[in-house]
Amino acid sequence: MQESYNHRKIEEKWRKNWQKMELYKTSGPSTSSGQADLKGEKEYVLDMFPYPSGDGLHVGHPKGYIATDIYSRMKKMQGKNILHPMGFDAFGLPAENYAIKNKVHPKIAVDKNVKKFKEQLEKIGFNYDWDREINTTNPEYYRWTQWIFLKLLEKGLAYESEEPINWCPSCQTGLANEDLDGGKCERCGSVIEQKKMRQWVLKITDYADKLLEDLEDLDWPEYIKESQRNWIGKSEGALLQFKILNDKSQKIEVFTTRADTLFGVTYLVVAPEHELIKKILNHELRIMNYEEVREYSEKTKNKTEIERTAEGKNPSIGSGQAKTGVKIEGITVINPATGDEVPVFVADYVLGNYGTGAVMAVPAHDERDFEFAKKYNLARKCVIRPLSFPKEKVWFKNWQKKEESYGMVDFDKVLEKDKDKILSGHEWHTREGILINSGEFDGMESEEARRKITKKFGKKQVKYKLRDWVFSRQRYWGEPIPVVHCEKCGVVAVPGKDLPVTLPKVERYEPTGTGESPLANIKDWVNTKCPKCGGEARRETNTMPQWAGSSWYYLRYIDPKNSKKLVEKEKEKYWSPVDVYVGGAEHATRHLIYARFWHKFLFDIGIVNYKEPFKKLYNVGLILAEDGKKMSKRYNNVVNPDDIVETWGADTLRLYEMFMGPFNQEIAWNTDNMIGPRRFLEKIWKLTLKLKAKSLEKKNKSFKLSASSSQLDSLLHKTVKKVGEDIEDFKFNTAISTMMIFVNELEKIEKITTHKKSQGEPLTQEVLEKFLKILAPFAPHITEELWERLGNKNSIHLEKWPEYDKSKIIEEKVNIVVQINGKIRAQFEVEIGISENEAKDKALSMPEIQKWLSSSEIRKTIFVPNKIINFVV
RNA sequence: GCUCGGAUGGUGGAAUGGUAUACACGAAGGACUUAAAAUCCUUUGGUCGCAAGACCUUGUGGGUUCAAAUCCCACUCCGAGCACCA
Repeated sequence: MQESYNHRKIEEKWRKNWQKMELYKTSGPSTSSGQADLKGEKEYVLDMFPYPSGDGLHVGHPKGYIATDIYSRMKKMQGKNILHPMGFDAFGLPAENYAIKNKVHPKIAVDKNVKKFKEQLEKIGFNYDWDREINTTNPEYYRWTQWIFLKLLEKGLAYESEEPINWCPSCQTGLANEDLDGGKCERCGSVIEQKKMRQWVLKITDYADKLLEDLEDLDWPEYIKESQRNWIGKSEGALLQFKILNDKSQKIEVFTTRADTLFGVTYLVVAPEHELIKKILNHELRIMNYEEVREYSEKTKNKTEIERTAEGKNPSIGSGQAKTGVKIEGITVINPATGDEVPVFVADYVLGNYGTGAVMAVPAHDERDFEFAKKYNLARKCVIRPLSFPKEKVWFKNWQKKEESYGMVDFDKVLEKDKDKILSGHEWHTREGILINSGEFDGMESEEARRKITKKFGKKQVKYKLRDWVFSRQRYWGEPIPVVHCEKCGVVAVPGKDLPVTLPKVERYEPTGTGESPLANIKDWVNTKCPKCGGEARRETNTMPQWAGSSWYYLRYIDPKNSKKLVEKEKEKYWSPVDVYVGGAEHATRHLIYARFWHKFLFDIGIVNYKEPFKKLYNVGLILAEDGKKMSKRYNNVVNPDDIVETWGADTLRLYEMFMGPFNQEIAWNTDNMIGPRRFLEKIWKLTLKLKAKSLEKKNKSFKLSASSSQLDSLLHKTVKKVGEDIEDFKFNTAISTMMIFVNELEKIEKITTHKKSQGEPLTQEVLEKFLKILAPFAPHITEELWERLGNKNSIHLEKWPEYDKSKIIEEKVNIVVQINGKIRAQFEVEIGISENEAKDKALSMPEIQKWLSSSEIRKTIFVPNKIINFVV
């Protein structure tokens, strides 16, 4: 009776042994002794560290960790020094809300959760070096988060602002733009309000260009790069000034990317928040319809940008929103190009906080302006002739007939004549083209005209959608912002030697709702001495946002215990940058932008050696629950990895998660399918034990491959090649199926030879051991056990990754497919390298082919060496 | 609305111009068993056919090519991101 595969026994045994052996201590230069041996090739493989929630892990969490584990194990076997650490991002609202609910200090909850997470991770057999574990809530860690903040402050990149910010009425804290999801709080779903309050802001916009440019060289998924580009939202345009008719000292400045349409401006629009409106309401500027304007601005004032956006998302409205606005009677501006008098409107389709808060409206060449103009019956003036015309648009077809007179077309006439057609066809277009009705610029192409018009009437200007990072939270559970407010000296940084500024114990964690954090109530803590003058001072009571600690954590892993420096320069130089970074796509415009920003800042002040923190990024696709929904306590559909490990084993879980489908694809969990990978491991188990039994029988006799199994040898080399390449590319599903094919073949050959008692051994220990090595990163426990049983003393995970022999991969025989008109009619097997003529003769001699060719004549023959011969008849 | 992905058996998926459906699950039949589980063997895209075989098939419709899941054009549906950014 053969011993059965007992995953519980094996996995527990090796977990303990590996710990004793210190198998996963980061090799080489990482030793905490500081005696760094910065030699050899390195590979820094990083997972996005988890937030240790009270619910523990579900089976979706480890998917990315399994991938990096496999990848780093292979790299280690290939002789690289590996840094593969893990830690916890534990500041933030959930721990705090838990604390409020259960009246325990968040730290206690966090420690408990971390312990649980670690236990769960441990069971899956990861190769993390836990000596390097970090925790963002550890004062020894956040000392350096605070230190970076002080550096930002020192360099003028952190400032206090009183501008209105996003305020979540439920979480009772300010939020950054990145924390919103369509006008709602990303965390709790409440509709965001705008609130004016003092807060700390980081000048991420100073890095907008660098963040944009350096995306080019990153080996990241294209869509992540694209969403960062969108988020940064750079646009190059012009600032143009429109003087006010009755008071030439006053002007309205607009931002436009289409200066080439300046001659087509028929009105101006300002946002309700615009300076001009403030002046009107203050009676600094007199207008005829004061009441109407006041009413409109009042009505729209409370509608924040966010709310308007949220309304815009209403599908019943479709693209954009029905536009409203009021003409400001009594104010007229002058088009700087034409000298025309132009009316001014106030309308909330113009955003107050983008550009100058005012736009020039060109209804003939802008969809939104067109919509507004149509509603309020405003003039249109066409100034761009498109370079090409869509065939189906009536208006342009008529136009096209008058090709010669383009530049001189009288648009009013055209409009009159073709009124019906215009109404049913195109009334405006936004494409670039050739200028018309634009005086000296007539005949120029848009690009040239834009340049020249900008130069003559205004100046170049670059704008971004990216906003500075609102960095204050009015909550307890975050890093204290390390500054004090002194009546005499103003804002004073806490000196570096006094860091960290630790969180004090409080009785109540509830937010105050007043815009002050709960810390404000701790008098002992708040009242302090000014480091500069020694006088009375108050500590800053705002804390940092959730994203602060994760914006630089990958650096701390390099030198986690250094209390003197953020990171030792030599070590940083060796290990940076992160070679492979794996995590969820939801961080595209949050963590991944913030971390890049901080990294670039740290580069500029000489702390790091590389411009970008993460060289290569892979996205892990979400694992959904069996019902196709997100795995969540709320739906009661969570699968706990502990249960799976208990029933099926960690190795089976690892294989299953990698075998489910492409790594970056979202996919539903299905416990029934666990059986496949499990059977695969059992086959290997049985085969190995069988081999071992045989070798005991034969004692010292050496084994040789039987003639029939040179094919097996070739398959082994192919398998080694394919598996290595697939791991490199994160194509774990096909790596596993390749190994399954190999094992199926092994089994088949083993069975045949057992029955036939043929000479030689098809399955030698050498073949099997090579295979176990490539399987080892996927299934570390079972391979280690079998490796030991085959008589090996050292860990399989310290073995060298097998090399493959190119010459053995080449097949000796190939199947040639015979096609007639591209349809497969026959095939034959021949030695590799058959010539076209030989193949043709062979194919034509086949009865199946003759049958098809008897009544027709071959017009052409296509031969693809070693693959196909196709006859065209 | 814009941008980017995607659509392949009963299911997850493989194949990126050259044998479509690898690998796995499920299903059906058989062996072993008192029985069941496990295991092993066989079959498994569809239609017609006793069979040999023929024809059809990668969301739909066109096209390029000796040859298309793969390239091009149009469309349908699904997913993600952005969303009045001038």
